Amino acid sequence: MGKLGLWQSIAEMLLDDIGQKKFKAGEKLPTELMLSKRFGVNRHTVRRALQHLAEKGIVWSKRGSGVYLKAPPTEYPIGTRVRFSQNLTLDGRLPTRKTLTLEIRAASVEERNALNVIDNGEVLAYSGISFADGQPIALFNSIFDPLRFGRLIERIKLNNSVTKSLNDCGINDYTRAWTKITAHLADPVKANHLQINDGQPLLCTTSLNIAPDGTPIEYGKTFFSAEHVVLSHSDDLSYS
Amino acid sequence: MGKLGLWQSIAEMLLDDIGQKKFKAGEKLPTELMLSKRFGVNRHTVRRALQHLAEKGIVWSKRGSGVYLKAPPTEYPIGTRVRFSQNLTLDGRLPTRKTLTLEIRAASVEERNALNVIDNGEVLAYSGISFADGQPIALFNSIFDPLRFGRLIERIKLNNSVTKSLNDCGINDYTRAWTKITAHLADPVKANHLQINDGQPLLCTTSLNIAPDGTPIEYGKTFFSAEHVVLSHSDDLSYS
DNA sequence: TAACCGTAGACAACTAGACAAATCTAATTT
DNA sequence: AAATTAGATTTGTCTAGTTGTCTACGGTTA
Repeated sequence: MGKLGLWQSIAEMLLDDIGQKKFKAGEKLPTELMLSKRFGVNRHTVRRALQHLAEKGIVWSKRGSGVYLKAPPTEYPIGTRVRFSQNLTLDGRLPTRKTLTLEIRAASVEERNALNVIDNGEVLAYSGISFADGQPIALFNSIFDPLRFGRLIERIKLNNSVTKSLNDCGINDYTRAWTKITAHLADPVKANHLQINDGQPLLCTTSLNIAPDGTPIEYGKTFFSAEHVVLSHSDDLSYS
Repeated sequence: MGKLGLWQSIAEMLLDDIGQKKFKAGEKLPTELMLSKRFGVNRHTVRRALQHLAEKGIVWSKRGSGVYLKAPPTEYPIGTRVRFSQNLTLDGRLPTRKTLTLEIRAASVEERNALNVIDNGEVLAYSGISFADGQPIALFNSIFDPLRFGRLIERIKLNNSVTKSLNDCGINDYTRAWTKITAHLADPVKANHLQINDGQPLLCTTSLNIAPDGTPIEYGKTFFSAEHVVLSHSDDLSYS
């Protein structure tokens, strides 16, 4: 029975409150000042407790704004058929997206190699943030052939769904040719987008989607917040 | 009757100062550093003297803050009519309260059983600290039916008196149906609120107040500092 | 010698306050 | 209606002061 420090018991009480669903996922906790009054301690002691919860990946604090409860990690399937909305809906989450860029721009060497059909040197780039139940879980970056999918820009603006927009461009099916998985550290910009701390780990998938005839369609690079996402892979049976 | 140790004579000198009312109740004593210089001894020697006074329940020390003089114990009546303000006023004390939480939140199983009128699953919870002459004597936690007493929140904020606030909600009288008394040990947070040492005993009363028609009104759990409170029970004659 | 008392110092835990940086809110202006 | 601005709020960081805990050391006493 080791003695509990003050901040440790406060951390436990906060965990109790969280366990009793006193705070909703993604919701803001009371401010440090309010908590310090409630527990009758100095703000620094509350901060110590919150820091502990943050290290355990339970809360996330944003300077000037507040401390927020994180949502439990989302399971994200990786297979020959990857569909963002479908994946999350199956996991019981509400999937949403936020567009960051949607434009035609010069291709990088890496992109040119992946989508080898391109002769012009330009690509259609679509990047944004993916959310599950309002919690940002990934930064995606999709590259398309602008000659083949020029109409995609307006379609995506309307649909907010890649699968559906591709369908409007005559692609009624596609599969994932390959996926590479790596890990990186979040830079400040990515961290801010994903609402995690700078330097936290990211799961990065680089992938290529192809049409049934084998022609490349979408070259994508996605950064998943490792705190919020578990990538899972298993053989696809349901679509065979 | 051998010689007095150094720390014992220092303790006696401090007791003299207290007896001569050089320090007010609840007031902070000089720091250990100041006392050690004043008496020309090591800080540890002063600490031993203070420790002795703390064991006798005369002072209370708060880490990082200082050593404080305690107020003498309060007698607190328990009967069919329990009114916080009245009780202490009768004892010649100035009763005050400090609110810690005042909110509508999910009910625990225990609370739901006590106030069986609740169907929604939510309760109005009011918790805080009770003081007598500025000395914290109890942590209270009152549960009300939010459907029936939703207006209570604003009333309590104005009145700072439960009896009066209930009056504003149409309850002009209530009595205590039952009271259960148990004893617990103070966890660090409770100890801090009550200005006692971690692990000190607490008197805990669990009680139900009902309206004249028998409907439950308030389910309360109160932790009294055993050092500062003596619970007393006798038949109510004055109100019959 | 062994036990006890007081000294001495170092570090941890908590308080207290101040200020900076980021954010939020609401009023004002365009 | 949209953008801007100013003030208030909130978290991050820093310095300083106070009590709690631990180890070590020397002198006195049984």
